[in-house]
Amino acid sequence: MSGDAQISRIRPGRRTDIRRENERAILDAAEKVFAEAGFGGATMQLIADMAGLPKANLHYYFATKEDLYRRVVQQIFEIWLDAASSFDDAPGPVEGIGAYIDAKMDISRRHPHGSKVWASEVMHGAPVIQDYLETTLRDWTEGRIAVIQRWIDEGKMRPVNPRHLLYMLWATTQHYADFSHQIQTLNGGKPLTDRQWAEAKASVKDMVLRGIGAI
Amino acid sequence: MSGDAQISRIRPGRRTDIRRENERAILDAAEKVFAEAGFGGATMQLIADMAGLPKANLHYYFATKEDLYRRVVQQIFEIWLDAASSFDDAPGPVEGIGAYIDAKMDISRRHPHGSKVWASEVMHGAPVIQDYLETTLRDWTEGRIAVIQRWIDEGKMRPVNPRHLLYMLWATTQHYADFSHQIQTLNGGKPLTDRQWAEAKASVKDMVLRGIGAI
DNA sequence: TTTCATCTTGACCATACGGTCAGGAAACGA
DNA sequence: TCGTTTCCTGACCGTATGGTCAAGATGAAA
Repeated sequence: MSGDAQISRIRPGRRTDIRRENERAILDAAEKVFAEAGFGGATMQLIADMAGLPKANLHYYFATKEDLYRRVVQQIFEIWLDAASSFDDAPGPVEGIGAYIDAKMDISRRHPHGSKVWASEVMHGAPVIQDYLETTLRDWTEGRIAVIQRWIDEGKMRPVNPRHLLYMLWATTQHYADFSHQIQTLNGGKPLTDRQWAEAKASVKDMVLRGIGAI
Repeated sequence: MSGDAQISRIRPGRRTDIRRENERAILDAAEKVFAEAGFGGATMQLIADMAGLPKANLHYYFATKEDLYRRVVQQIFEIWLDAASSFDDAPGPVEGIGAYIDAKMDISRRHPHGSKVWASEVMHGAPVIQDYLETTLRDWTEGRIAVIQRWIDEGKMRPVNPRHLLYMLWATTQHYADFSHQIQTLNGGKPLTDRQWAEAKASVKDMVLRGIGAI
């Protein structure tokens, strides 16, 4: 666990805000702790300390550790899906896939913890979000495959396998979040700068879009 | 945890073999349990059951859970490094990177558990193998960047950023191991067939090698 | 056969963890 | 001001886990 202090948290007076703010603080702390320690390694005490609340208070807002974890994972899943809109209403792969890579790379930078929790959940067999994989994600995937196939049919890109293209997009963009520690180590121990993030985005877009013959 | 039975284990009579076989059975079981449950979620009892040995016997061969985990991670790291040889002695990117993708994809298929343990270790900040990242992996990376740069200088591929190319190779190939559960779900719940694995390898090689202008 | 090192294992222990609860404090509406 | 709901929290509990240990079984060397 890193040595940084607890999540910033304000203490509003209004009743409804109390609940909202405390749940927010707990979810933020939980996301970070679950990402850094895994579900099994995370403890309610650690999350409580980072949220700046006594442990018993967590159980007032979230019945069990599993409930809290489920909420964290669902939250991440929705962020993933929001990035999907980049695909829609795009005239071709350069705009659609280019925007999707931009969006996913931004998420990797802004929500690295969430991405790790998602990766960990899937690696452990998706015990909590298996139904999401089988419904929402599958539908989303089929829809995008159809879009990509249409672009191929229209001659806007080479006839690559759309499914493996999607896997490459997910893998490459999420790698910058999930393996951020390794990347930072190979970057002299320093986090990527704004310029380096821009370079990463440009490199990924360049290699992918050329790889599929869109440019 | 999946419901499959314990790791196959033979019971040799010879003294030296006893140690070797038991360590092998324990390491195999540990790799699987650590991959499926994470370090914190794994229990020595679970590993012992899967190895077909009493828990106390694990502690005879491996002093602590950390020791056992460290051995598992080191084992995986060496497998990664062996695949590096694909890069060496290649006349150009088509052969070198093509062979590297082949090797990494084969590892993803044959050692999915190891890949997951590695991913989990890095995601949690590499508490056990940080020194490997800073020495062996960094050196290896710098060496391959130099090779790629040479290929670029010789006009054998486009001038892409070699570092981000390596990240894309790692991300894409390891995705098929780390996210195998998600891939299987999106494949109708069935593991990829031989034919599908071949298709995956071909797709990755095609997109990457075209992306870097090697073909 | 005897001796010795290696291997095996059930029983046990201290600790840490998720979760509970009762009693009090604070906010809100009337 | 008063009553009610919501929020807060220290103290506590049962369980599961990593690890220990001492006594016994087994194989190899003499």
